[in-house]
Amino acid sequence: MTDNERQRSAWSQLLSTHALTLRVIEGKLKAAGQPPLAWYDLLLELERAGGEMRIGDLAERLVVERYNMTRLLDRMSDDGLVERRPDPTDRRGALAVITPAGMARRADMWPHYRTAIDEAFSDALTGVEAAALAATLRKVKAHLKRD
Amino acid sequence: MTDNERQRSAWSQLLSTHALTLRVIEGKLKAAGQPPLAWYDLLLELERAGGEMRIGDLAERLVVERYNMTRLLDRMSDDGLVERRPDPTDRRGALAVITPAGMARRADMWPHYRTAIDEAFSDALTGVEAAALAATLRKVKAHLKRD
DNA sequence: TCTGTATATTTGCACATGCAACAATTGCAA
DNA sequence: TTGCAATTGTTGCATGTGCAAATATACAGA
Repeated sequence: MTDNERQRSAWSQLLSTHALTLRVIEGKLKAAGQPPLAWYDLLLELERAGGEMRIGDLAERLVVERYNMTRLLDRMSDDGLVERRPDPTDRRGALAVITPAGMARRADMWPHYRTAIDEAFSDALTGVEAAALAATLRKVKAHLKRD
Repeated sequence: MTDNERQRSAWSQLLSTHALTLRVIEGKLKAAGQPPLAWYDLLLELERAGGEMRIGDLAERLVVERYNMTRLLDRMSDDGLVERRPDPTDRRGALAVITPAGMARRADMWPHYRTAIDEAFSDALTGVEAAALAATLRKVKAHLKRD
């Protein structure tokens, strides 16, 4: 097997592992009456950023298309979890701002999400393997972003 | 960092690396006027199985919901790449069968797909790293399938 | 300053996906 | 054997996503 073949095989595994794991984890969230994963990620990202972020930055950070971020924010603000606020420094843009209800929702989701992740991975990987996996994936991302 | 934290971090990286890589690779296929990735995977799976497979088995193998497999096959058979045939051994079921045009299309797609994968990964990972990545992901899948 | 070009976000429309229900068929258990 | 639950594949409807165009604003150069 050449190096390229090994890389293609890794890509193939990445695709199917992602699909399978996502199906399991999303299924558990839904069964627990929780919102989709993407909501959690968005709320977490906003909290980490101190509560607000430019919509485009949020889209880039979460690897979501801008127009899909627009609509994700529409749905979440229908639920009162985020608000839009004009950006004072650039009137083209808008800020997505997490609300108190948004912070509460993220906190509610976490134990369900955490349990789902832990069930999917524990006993599958040792800590060392998991750390190596994370590091390797980070290298792939870093390479792609350089282009 | 505990082992569970390492695993959660790996999951987070898996999500974002998947999203980013898929975006890049699908983008290149589309730019080259090629069909989506899922078509390639389906055609390849059929060829590997000797040309035909039960629809449900195909769905399970490709980690796609059954009803989405129904529709994927609809689209691909509109393009003449696959056909449906009743399964002689179980009259509830149906076989998906690859056509000569389907085999030709897969062959056409491969160089584009291959180039896209190679550009995404080469220089990012050594052969050893890629092999370790594939092996680790396989373990995760094996664990999930045990449930 | 004025003009043209680039950027940020949104939207209309087509297409894809999830969910729940349906028809056809199988297989097990009484 | 009969009857009932489980399985296979499909479909209607609601929801989500991709693409291209529209709107508003910023910025760079003449």
